[in-house]
Amino acid sequence: MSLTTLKPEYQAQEKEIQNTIYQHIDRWDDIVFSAGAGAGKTYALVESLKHIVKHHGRRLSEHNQKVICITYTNAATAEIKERLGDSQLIFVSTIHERLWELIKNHQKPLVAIHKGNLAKKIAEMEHDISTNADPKVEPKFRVYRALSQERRAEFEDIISDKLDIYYRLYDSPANKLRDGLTDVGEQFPDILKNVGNFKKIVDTILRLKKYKACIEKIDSDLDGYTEVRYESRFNRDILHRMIISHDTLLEYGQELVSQYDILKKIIIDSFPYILIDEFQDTNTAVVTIMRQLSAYSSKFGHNFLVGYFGDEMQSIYDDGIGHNLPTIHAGLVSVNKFLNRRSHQEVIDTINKIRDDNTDQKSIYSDCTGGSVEFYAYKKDGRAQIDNSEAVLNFANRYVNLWNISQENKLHCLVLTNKLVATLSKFENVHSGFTGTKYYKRFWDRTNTEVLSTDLTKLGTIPRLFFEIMNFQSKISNPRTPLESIIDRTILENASFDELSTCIKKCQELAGESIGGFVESIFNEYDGSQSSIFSQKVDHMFNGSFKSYDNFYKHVFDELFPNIDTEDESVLESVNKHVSDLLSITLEEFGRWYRFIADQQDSEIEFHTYHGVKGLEYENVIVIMENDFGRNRDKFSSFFMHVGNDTVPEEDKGRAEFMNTKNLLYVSCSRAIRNLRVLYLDDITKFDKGIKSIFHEIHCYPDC
DNA sequence: ACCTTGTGAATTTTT
DNA sequence: TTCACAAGGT
Repeated sequence: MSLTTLKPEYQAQEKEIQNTIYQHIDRWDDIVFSAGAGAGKTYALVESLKHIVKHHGRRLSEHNQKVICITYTNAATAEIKERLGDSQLIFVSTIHERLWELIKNHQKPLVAIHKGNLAKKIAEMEHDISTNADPKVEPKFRVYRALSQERRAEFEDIISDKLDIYYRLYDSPANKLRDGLTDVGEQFPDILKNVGNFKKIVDTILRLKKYKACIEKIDSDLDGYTEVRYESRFNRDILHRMIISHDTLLEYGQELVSQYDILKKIIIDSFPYILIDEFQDTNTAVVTIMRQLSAYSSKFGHNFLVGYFGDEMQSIYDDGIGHNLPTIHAGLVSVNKFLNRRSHQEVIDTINKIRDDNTDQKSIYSDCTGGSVEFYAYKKDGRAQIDNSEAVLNFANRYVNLWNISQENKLHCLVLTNKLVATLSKFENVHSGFTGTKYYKRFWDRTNTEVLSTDLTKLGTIPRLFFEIMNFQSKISNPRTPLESIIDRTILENASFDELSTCIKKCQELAGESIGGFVESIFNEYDGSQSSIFSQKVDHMFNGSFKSYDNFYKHVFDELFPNIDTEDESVLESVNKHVSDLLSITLEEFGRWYRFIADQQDSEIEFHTYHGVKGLEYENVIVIMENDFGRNRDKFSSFFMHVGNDTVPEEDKGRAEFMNTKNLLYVSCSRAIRNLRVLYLDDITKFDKGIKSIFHEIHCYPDC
C-alpha cells in the first residue's frame, strides 16, 4: 500500500495555507487561490465556506445576509452542497442560475438593455449589407448592394410571398432551390446565381425585419414584450421573441451591474462574500462584474470579498478567463498550494515537467513512490493490416494482465474525440447512424450533447426514445429486475394476477437481433386494448404516441430527417435506407451505447475524452495522442517541437494554441493516481527531443 | 491563370 | 459555423 501516511511537515504546511486563506477572509482581502491538479482545491473552498459560517455566520444572520458560492457545472454544485452539508447561509449554484436570480426582477432596465442589444444587432446587419468592406462579408452582399431602394423593396415582397418554399427547400441542392423559386430567378437573375449568398441575404433581411418589429412592440408595451426571459435548455438567443440564452445572460448582467449603482449596492449588501470555483473557466463578463462590485465596495467603504479558486493551467476552453484573471481583476492577494494529495511521485514528476512554471508540487505523503510513467511511440507495421483503433485496443489489453485490471480496478483510456470514444467502446454504428442524419448534420454541434450525454435530460428526442427502449430491453432480460421497475406502479395497482402473468410471458417472448426487430416484436404483442397490461406498458413507454411499428418508424424518420423533399424518389430511397440501417444495428451494440449513457459500463476498460475527465481521478490511465486535433493538423506535434527547445522564442510558447495544448496534456496526465502510459499514434522522430524533455525515455509499441 | 460557386467535412465542454 | 478544395467558368 502507498499514499497512506501524511508527512507531518507537509500536513502542517497544508494547515498553514488554510489559515492564510482564513486570515484574508477575516480581513476582507480579495484573494486568488491557485493550486495544481490533485492539490485539494475543492477541499480548500469548502473549508473556507465553513470558516465563514463558523466565524461570521451570526453577523450574517443578523443582517439577513448570505454567502454566494459559484461553480462551473451543476455537477460541481451538487458535489459542494454534499461536502458542505446543510447550510441556510450559503447559496451554492452555477453563475447563470445565480445571476438570473439577481437580475430577473429588474425587468425595466433589462428590457432597455435588450432593446439596445437589438439596435446594435440591427446596426451591424445594416453595416454588413451596405458598407462592410471585409472581404469575408462584402461578396455575400455585393449583388443585393447593387439594387436600388425600390428594387430591394420588390425583392423583399417577392420573398415574403415565397417563404414557405424557401424554408422547405432551404437544405436542398442549389438547383432545386432555384427551380422552386423561378419567380425570384426571373426578376432577380443575379441574386440566385450563388445560392449560398442568396440565403445569407434573405436570412439577414428577414432577421432585420423581425428585430425592428420587436423594438416597435417593446415601445408600445405589447403583451409579452415587457420582459426578457432566460432560456437555459438551449444555447441560442431568440432576441425578437425576448429570449436570451447563457452567453447573453452574462452580457446583460454585466451591463446591468455596470450601469446601475443601486444594483451593485443591493448585491454587496445581501451577499458580502462571493467565492468562485474553477475561476479559469469563468467568463470574462463575470470577472468584470466582480471587479466592479469590489471597486464599488471599497469606494463607499462597504465590506465585501471575492475569492477565486482554481488553476490557470487547467483552462482548456477558450471562453474562460484562463491566465488573464490578474489583467481583468487587479489587486488580488495570491495564495498558492504546491502539495499533491492524489498521485504517486512518478506521476507528480511528470506533471511538474509539463507545467514548467516553477510551481513544482510535492506529495503530501511519505510513502509516495510506486507509480510508473512511460511514453510509447506507435510504430506502424506495414504487414499487419490494422487501423489505429485496433492498435489502441491491443495496447490497452497488454495492461489488463500487467496491472491486474478488473471491474473493481478499471483501466481508463483517454482519447481526443467522441467519435473515437464511440469506436473504441464498440458502438461506432450508433454514433455514425446519428451523425449521418440530416438533423445531426445540420446541427452537428448538438451531437455530443444529444447522443452521448450521460445527463439524460440532455438527450435528443430520438436518442431518448432509443434509450427508453434499451432501458426496457435491459430490464426484461435481467431476471432479477423487480417488477415495479419494469411496469409503472399505476398500471400494476389495477392488474390482476392473471393479467400480470400474461404480460410477463409476453415480455419474455420479446426478441430480435436488432433494435428495429425488437420494437417490431413489441408491436406484434401489442393490441392497444386497455385490458392488456402489456399494451398499457407499451403506451406508457411511448407516451401513447405509437400504435404500430409503422408509426414508430415514421416518427424516427421524420425527426432525424425533417423537411426532406418527399417528392424526390431518390432522396426518399436513401433516407429510408439510412433509417433502416440505423434500426438494423444489433441490440448488443445499442446495449453498449445504453450502458455508456447510463454510466453502467461493465467493461474493464473505459474510454473518455481528455476534456470529459476534468476534475476526475483514476488509478490507471492511458493517454492516446496524435498530431492533429480539430482543424489543427499539427497541434501536439508542434507543441513537442517547441517544448524543451531553447531556440524557440519565449513569446511563441505564450501563444494561445501552445498554452491550450499544454493545458490539455496537463489535464489528461494529471488524472493518474498510480500508472500512466502515453501512446503516440503518429511518427515522432521530428520532435523526440521535446517528448524526452518531459517523459525521459521513448519506448516503442509493438517494438522497435 | 484566376475567379466564382458548390459541396462536404471538421473538436472539445459548460450553462 | 467555417474552411478547404474540386469543378467549372471567363
